Amino acid sequence: MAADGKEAPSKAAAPKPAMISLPPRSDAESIFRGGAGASPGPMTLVSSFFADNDHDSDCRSFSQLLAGAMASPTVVHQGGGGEGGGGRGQQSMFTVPVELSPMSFFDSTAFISSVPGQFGMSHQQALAQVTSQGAQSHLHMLQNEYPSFSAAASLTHPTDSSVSTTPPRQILSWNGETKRTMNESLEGSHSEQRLQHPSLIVDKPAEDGYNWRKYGQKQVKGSEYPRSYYKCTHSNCPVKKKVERSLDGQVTQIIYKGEHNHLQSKPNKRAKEGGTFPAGGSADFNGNLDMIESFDGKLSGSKEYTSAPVTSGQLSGSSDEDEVGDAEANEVDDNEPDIKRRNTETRVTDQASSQRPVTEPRIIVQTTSEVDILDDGYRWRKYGQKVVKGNPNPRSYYKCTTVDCKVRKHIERASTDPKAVITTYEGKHNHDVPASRNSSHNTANAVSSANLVQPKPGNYNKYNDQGPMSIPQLKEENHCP
DNA sequence: GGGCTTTGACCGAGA
DNA sequence: GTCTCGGTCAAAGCC
Repeated sequence: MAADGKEAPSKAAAPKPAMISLPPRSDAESIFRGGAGASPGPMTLVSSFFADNDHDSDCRSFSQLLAGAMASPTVVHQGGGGEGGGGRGQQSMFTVPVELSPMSFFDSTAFISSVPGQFGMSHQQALAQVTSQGAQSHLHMLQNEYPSFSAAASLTHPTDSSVSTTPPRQILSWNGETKRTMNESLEGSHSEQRLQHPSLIVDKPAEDGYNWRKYGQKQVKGSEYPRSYYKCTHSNCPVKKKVERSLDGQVTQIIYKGEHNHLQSKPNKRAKEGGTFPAGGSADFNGNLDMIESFDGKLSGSKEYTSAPVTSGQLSGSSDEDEVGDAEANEVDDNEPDIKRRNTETRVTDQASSQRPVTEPRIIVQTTSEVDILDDGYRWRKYGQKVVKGNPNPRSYYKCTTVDCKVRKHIERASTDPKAVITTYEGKHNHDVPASRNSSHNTANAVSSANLVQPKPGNYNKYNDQGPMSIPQLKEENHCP
């Protein structure tokens, strides 16, 4: 019987606006230099800056914050010392739309370039363009925003060209408008950047260079989609991943667990989902993520980390995680230990289809109490809780109490800081915010005043006309105390 | 024939 | 103690 044994299931009234501060640059740089350091995933990164909130009161642009997040040296890592330290009295909330995770920044530009017209080409082709452009442009953006980043980036990608030449991950967005908005949000005014539903279409999860064997599938209660369980087929490799797909086959979420104790498999025979990328693809395929992954690898050391949902980009083509570090694997000697894959749990959530009435998984990372998290104006009923292996803090499941409303909310806490959580919304509310809560909602959700723009009735976009939850938005405001 | 997928059953943890 | 649910097992079948 499996040596791995059964795995434990993985798993407000906001008084004042959150203040997200940028970690000292030295930290950022250290990330990339930190030898066997920890490898914070998006979530980790985001969380990390909350931990520093109290230390830095400077107003930062969203880009800076993100850059900081990326550079921030860990927070959520198993067995780690309590670096998190978030929520020291002050509530900090940061809503990270699926497409806006740190990793996604490398792809945001892709949104712009992969617009209409791309439908005339294959996903692979479109993605190839999109990805390479996105990665490169984001790299530049980050470099401009955060000088130290360039150095960091260069560690994994000696040259930009290495990035641009990287084969694409499968990344598709709904349309140009979305991408445009995304772009504006990222590169536009720093005073306020709002993401208007940057949704993505992920063709399929994927080929990340590793071989996976599906060992189970379940219809998860809280989800309308079935969840598939995969194991890395490499002998003795403990890595597993959970993939949730919508009925039409679109991946809605991918969660990785464990760390590969081997290098990527060579392109292989079976190019099915979960398999490796067809010849030639595996190695390069991860290039982009590679860069991203490199963060993980370098920073790592964490046994487990949860990343904020990543852009479809990440999901895409490959699914995954794998990407993370794949490129590197390609570049390094095959005999070299893969120090890059330290993360044990990476979550990749994505908007699946532009066609289906979507659920917009949103990630909210905040350092506050669960009570605060729940106080978003809607009424929730806790229907489950699980402790994820490696994370002493439970992940709680909530359902909207309104009849017929199927919106769910999952709250996952950082192992090192119970107050640092990731809230994932699934589904769309088919009703208004309960009247009784409306009044307090405004204040309670100061969360919103900080960064989160809680979707409200009427605030729908053309992609989601059914409810608030369908519109992940991120609003940035530079708050100067 | 090996590797992978499918799928119902089982198990453990939490409520 | 019972129920619910996520995760895993393992037989059967497919490629």
